[in-house]
Amino acid sequence: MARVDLGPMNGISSATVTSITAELLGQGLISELPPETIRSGGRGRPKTLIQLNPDAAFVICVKVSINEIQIVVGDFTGQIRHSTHHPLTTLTLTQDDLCAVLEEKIEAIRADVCDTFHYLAGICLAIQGVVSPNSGLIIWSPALSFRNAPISERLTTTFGCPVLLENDANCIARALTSHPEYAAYPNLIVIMLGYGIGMSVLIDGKPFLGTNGSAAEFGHTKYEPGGALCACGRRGCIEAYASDYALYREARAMLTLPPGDSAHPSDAQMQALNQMAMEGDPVASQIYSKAGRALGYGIANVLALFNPDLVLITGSGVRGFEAMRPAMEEAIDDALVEELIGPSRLATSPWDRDMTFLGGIAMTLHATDLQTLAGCQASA
Amino acid sequence: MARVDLGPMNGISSATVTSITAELLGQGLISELPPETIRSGGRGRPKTLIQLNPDAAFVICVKVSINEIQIVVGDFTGQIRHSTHHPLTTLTLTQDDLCAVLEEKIEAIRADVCDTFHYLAGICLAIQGVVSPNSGLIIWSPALSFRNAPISERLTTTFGCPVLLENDANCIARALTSHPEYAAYPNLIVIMLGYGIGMSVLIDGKPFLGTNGSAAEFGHTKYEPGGALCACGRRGCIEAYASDYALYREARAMLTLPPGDSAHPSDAQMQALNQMAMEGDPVASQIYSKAGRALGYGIANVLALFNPDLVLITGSGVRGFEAMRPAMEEAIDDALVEELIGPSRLATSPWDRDMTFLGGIAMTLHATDLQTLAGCQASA
DNA sequence: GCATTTACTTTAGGTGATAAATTAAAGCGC
DNA sequence: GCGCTTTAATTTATCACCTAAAGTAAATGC
Repeated sequence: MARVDLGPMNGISSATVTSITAELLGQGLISELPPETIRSGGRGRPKTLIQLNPDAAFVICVKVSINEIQIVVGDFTGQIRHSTHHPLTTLTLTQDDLCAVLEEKIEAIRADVCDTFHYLAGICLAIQGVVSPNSGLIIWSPALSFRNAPISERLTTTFGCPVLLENDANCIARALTSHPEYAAYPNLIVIMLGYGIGMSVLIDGKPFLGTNGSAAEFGHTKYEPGGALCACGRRGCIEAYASDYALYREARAMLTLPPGDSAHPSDAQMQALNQMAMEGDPVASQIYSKAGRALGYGIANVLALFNPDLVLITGSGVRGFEAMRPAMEEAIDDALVEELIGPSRLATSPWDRDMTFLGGIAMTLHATDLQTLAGCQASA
Repeated sequence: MARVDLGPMNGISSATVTSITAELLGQGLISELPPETIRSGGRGRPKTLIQLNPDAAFVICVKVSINEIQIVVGDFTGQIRHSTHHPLTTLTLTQDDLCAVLEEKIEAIRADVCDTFHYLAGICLAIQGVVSPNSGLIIWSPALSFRNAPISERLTTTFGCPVLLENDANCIARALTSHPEYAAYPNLIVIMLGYGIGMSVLIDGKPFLGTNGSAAEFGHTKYEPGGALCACGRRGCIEAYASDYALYREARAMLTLPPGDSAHPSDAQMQALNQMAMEGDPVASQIYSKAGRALGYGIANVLALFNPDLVLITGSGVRGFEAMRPAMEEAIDDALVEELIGPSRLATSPWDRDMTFLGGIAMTLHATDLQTLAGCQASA
């Protein structure tokens, strides 16, 4: 990226670009690329490209899921540089146990990479469930048995850096916005199909959190009052029809599938079931159609209430989505007149496990105060 | 309001307050109150109170509803100063007809009040249905038979002032935020019960519009797929159970009610029906309970998706709300676990026909560019 | 009547962005 | 090869905006 392009892009004058980049260069946060990297082609003085200095700072992003925590290191450009995972029976942990484990694992990583990087810009905790980013509280998570845990406070004092607590769905949505194909849509809704059903709503590119972080609980909106039993304890939620556990619950009574815990179907089990539905097995197809119908009516409500540019469907369950699609589209058309569907488009996005981390790292870097970073940079 | 209080309130220094107020005083936009209006009580130099000059500018707010247009004049402090209404068969109008009528009526009002006021700050068009405030398009309205009409453009050129096109529900929500009781809730949802069912979502105090203005169509979210027929043409919408026309449709088959057009119940008819339900008539009560149940499941979805501070129920239909409430509360509890209801509260607000105007005027004044206003002020 | 309190204004200066002028580094044409 | 043109980046002088601190104004209380 050249200085001359940064001005118009950010609505500032070239003089301001010069002064800002000069300061950042002095602080070591950005660096100039050698001039031969670009063959201008045209006349005139060639552009001097500048880039973020990847080693200027790093972010540690931790994903807590059921029976596993994963920790990755991201550099200042947002790339993943290091990744580890640790099996752990998360549901038996107390709040203190979790903090202790996180502190130990994060410290080990930090010590390991502190030669490469100058500064720990922040820690991101990505977790399923209801979290309150502002107050740093884990209100509720399916991976944990305790509630209302002030988790980020303790990590902030231990590591002396900002700790960002985020819902994993919001991280994934944030990762998708860096994708040029979706960057043009300021009002984006991402629905994640998987063991449960998650959603993230981006309004003007920013995650919409609601008052205490439990907005966008699409999985627990209703398809039919008094309907199928959901993991939340209530009946008729969309999740009780279209999530992995719901699909598998329906299927295991009627089909021969790989053995295992039916309440927590394994990846192999879900793959087998998906395959059957995609290949046209009548029982499996019917189960997926029913799921698609529930999903469709749920999405119709989302379209009516949010009127987004785009609804993006992703998550591990997206591999079975094509078996749900016809019933889903039928349900949406049945539910809404054209005016209410409006310009909203529906698309799928392939699933990638690293997206949570890429989004979490991006959000942490975005929240980083350059002043503080520059200060620590100088003192290092 | 005294200068000394304005600084801390807006995060600026007292010196800045002085310079800004001096400029506004010079422009005649604000004025000082005579010192005897306040008996300080304490020691020290007494505060000099300043106020907006009510006659500095005015706003014309037009509400287009089925078979009627209403026009009010609001002063610079947001008060209603003048109000007229004109019967008109809106559904037979062409786009040009409507523009011509609006131009004629607005011009008459403008000529009438231009002695009192210095300047027309803006025109607000409040209308039911889907509008796109940014592009000035009426996408669809139940009061009009044409669609996608670029209405504000023509009025802008005719009157040479900004023309704000707004959904009437957003106006009402905006009016409620000036109410001190609700001003503390940045995430506020207002549901309007009436002939139809409208909703406005305020996120951080600002109306949430979605991509083309058709967000927050709560009335057309689903209660049961394939259920009762809605005015939109589809089945199972919340509106098809809990709106005036839905209640009346159910009731007229079973109860003796004042005569009239059953598809468009009159105020008297609805009052009679409400009364019966409130007084415990078993058939009417059951109809209202069914409506309450539909409303409750709908609100549960809204709570799960928006996680607001407060859901406020108002509109002309609020007078029958108490007959719906028990079934509604039961439905919400049945639909959502406590964690998802979160801190959201539910309340009703008495209905006042002027709210649309008060909100429309407030929004128009808020959008007014003081620079422009000051310029016109000076040249007058 | 003089100290005290509170409200408001003036002054002198800092900050951050900018337009315009200047310098830098390339290609092009003769 | 040498000026001319083009494009990029920097420097400079200035402007717009806000503020801290000092000063002025207008009341009360002893």
